[in-house]
Amino acid sequence: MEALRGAGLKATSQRLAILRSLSGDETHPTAQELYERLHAHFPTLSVATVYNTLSALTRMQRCRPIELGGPIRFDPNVAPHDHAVCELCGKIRDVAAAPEAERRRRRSLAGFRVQRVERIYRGRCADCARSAQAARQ
Amino acid sequence: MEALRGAGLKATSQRLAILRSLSGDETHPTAQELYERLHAHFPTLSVATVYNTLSALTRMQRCRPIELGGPIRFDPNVAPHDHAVCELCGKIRDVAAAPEAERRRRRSLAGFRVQRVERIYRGRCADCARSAQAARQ
DNA sequence: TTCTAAATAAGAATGCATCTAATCTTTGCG
DNA sequence: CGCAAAGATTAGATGCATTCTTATTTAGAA
Repeated sequence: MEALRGAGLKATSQRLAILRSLSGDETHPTAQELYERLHAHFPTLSVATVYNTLSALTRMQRCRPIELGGPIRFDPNVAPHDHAVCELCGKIRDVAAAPEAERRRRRSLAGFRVQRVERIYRGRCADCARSAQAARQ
Repeated sequence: MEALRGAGLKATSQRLAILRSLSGDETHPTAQELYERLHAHFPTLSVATVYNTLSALTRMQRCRPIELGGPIRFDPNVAPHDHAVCELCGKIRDVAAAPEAERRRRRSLAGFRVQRVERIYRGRCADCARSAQAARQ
């Protein structure tokens, strides 16, 4: 709330609504999804505002865009962590950041200065693994 | 060449040209880039054919799509490996696959069955790191 | 050579994201 | 409080990347 003002931005109702809707959301929504969700209660909202606000929030470090192929998703969890993506249902889960040992790897890329490492675990979530197995019987 | 026939596909000149242009290419081209490159020598080629062929080649395991944000790129190197992306010039470099120790991590994601792990190293390539430093002086 | 299934070409259609220009709002100030 | 100026919002246009559609062409088998 004052986070916006602190960043020198005006605290508009649109921005507050988007921020409120995203924070605590663990589904990693796309801009479209946020737009649709909010549009019901806020009929004049436009997609451009959603995109603008999301990039402002990203600049302020209040969320982080995640690119996994397909539309960009947004994660309100800005602490370092990785993602697990289900190949079947597409759900995305946060995963604890890789351990320190793994980070040391960044030194080994001769010449290339690694700034951050993204890790994407692709596979099957518990639900889908279960139903795929059920279908096989 | 017979790879196509072996997969039950017709060996058209378009497919051969695309396959030839992609194999050994370390620049990770997009479909558009391949199209433009080939279009000069093959004026009737259409983008749809490039996309179709690339997905056929992907199915045959002769290349692999890499999604890093922006247009999809294609890598003729199908051996397991990771990628380093320069934030400044956008160049993508192949990087040796993470060591075995790191792979064991796939067990630790309760419930989630990891099939593969993608790692993206983001930072600055040697050239850009050098010129950024030069500019700073 | 002829036939058929498969592939290609060209452009339309779709989806995501950004841009544009006109119209509002917030907010600082008198 | 009321105003002005800067900044935000809106709606729609625009720009890419990708997929789809349909008519035409071609590879490869008989």
